[in-house]
Amino acid sequence: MKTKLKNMIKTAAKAAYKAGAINSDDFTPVEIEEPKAGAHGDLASNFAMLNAAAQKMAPRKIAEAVVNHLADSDGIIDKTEIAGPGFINFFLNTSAWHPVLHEVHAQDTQYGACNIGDGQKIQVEFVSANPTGPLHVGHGRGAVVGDTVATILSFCGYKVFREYYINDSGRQIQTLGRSVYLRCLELAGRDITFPEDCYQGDYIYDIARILMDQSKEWMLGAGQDEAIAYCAKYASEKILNGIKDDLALLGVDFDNWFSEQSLYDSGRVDAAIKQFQADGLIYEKESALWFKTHAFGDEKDRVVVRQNGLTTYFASDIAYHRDKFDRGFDQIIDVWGADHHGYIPRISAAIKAAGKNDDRFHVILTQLVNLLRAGTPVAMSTRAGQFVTLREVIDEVGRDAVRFIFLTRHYESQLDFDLEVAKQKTNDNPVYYVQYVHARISSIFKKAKQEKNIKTISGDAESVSRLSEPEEIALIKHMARYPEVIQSAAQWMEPHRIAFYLMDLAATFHAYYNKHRVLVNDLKLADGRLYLVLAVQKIIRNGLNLLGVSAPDAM
RNA sequence: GCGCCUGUAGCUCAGUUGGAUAGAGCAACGGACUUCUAAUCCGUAGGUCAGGGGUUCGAAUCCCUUCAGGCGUACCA
Repeated sequence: MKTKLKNMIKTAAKAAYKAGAINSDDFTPVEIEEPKAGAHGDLASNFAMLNAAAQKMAPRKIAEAVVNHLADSDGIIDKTEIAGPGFINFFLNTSAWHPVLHEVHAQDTQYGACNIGDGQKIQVEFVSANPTGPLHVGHGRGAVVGDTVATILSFCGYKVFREYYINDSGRQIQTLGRSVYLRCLELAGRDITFPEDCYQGDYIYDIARILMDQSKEWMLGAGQDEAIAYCAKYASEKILNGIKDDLALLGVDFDNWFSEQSLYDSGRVDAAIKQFQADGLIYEKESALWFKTHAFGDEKDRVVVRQNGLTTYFASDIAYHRDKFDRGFDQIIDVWGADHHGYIPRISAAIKAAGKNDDRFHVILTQLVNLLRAGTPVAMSTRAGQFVTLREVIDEVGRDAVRFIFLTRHYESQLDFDLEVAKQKTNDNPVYYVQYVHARISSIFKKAKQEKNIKTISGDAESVSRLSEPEEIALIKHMARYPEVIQSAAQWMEPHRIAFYLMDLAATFHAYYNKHRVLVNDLKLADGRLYLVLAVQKIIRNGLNLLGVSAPDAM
């Protein structure tokens, strides 16, 4: 509808120029928007104001000229008004909106899809939590946001690849092994002191118990280094499997689980360092190796190999991001917790240093999640090992609600996640509000079939033309907006736009449902209304699918 | 100190990338179920868009500044 009007304005402006009614044929692109106030029409354009300077004319004069040259070949415009400083307001026929319904039905599951990705290969890396402990709600947010962004991008023409980067090498894995080993000794009755920098959580005991059951003799007999290495390997695999289970429970799946250790094993970290050294981008100072990130916009240079000869996390990250580009991705997206934001400049720097444009690298930072229960904060101390795991939250609240809550805020704002609120099946918890629309419509169709013996819907010209109630037109107008919501969600990588759209559409539907009956005795009207609500249901289903939330037929 | 994020109704949050009279849910108050699911709807009330300057036809939105909260500022990850 908007594009239709845009074209009409463009041609009208050209015609006005030819007729000498305006001074220039150099126009800014036409913008159309939906006025908030109904009195300002169905759609409006600020075309005249934007072009006032170039035309050297008063906006209202320009608007007048454009309106006088409008050619409404399809007869969709009821009337136009020039208002305020120079808005052109369009009031459309109700029949102008009816074709939207046919589009929804014809495109069905593909309604709203677009091709802004144009087949570009895009990698979304997300969660990537260290396999040293269970996931918590913060990881859950990153998981849901990353997964949903990926789904939306793929719906909009990108070839999407989901990846989880496993930090399965280095000091923290070593620490994990040490933690488990010490707990093993403790279980065997040895006198130990458990260091503060070790992992304190109870899950360490759980793993230690399993190891002691399986191979107590070996564990106590083996050399310490050997035993710790074994514990590290066993524990990290065990924890990673738990992470995989938790994510599966959330409906999150990956195309690839990428091992950090594999970068070392295949020599890609060394190769990257050597390459950058050869390029003069890595230098030695105070017996450490430094990367010249400062020259590429970072605050200062960063160490890649420490004095003690060990590589830093940054070193493998350089190799990792280089590898991503080597694998042919046009764009790479990292989803990180906001506490890592300081890391962006150095990764960008490394990418620029490698000769890639850092436009192709984008970081989504999800802000932290405060877990509450009935308004009071739940203690979340990772150090003390006391925290509520993601698994517990999913078990208590349910996957749909968890996902929807994460998706009903912009990921850049902090989020209060209240377990009690999340469990409520009221409008405090809008996932049910949206799902209820789907269930209600299913119920209408069940009734139509069983009690009215209506088996098919024609949606023909006559029945659709009967849709003229304001609430019906409001619904159709709303549905017409869906494709642009999807596109903007993809473009800005902001899934919450879809969640809010769905809540809005749901509200419009519930209002309609309460005011009008679908299964009326007038069969033509009933047919038109069934055609209408089925379209609503399709959009609700499509939208919820994109968000990874189920669309139930009954609640 | 410096950098990033945030600040909108009592609470939780939107706000179409600069548009007209700033919106929704919850909470409060008053209404609507013999009719397709009341997990719903209708109405009332609620605002110095943190404060102050600026940019222009027009600012919650852009720029500067002050304040408040969070996070980050390692040869940790």
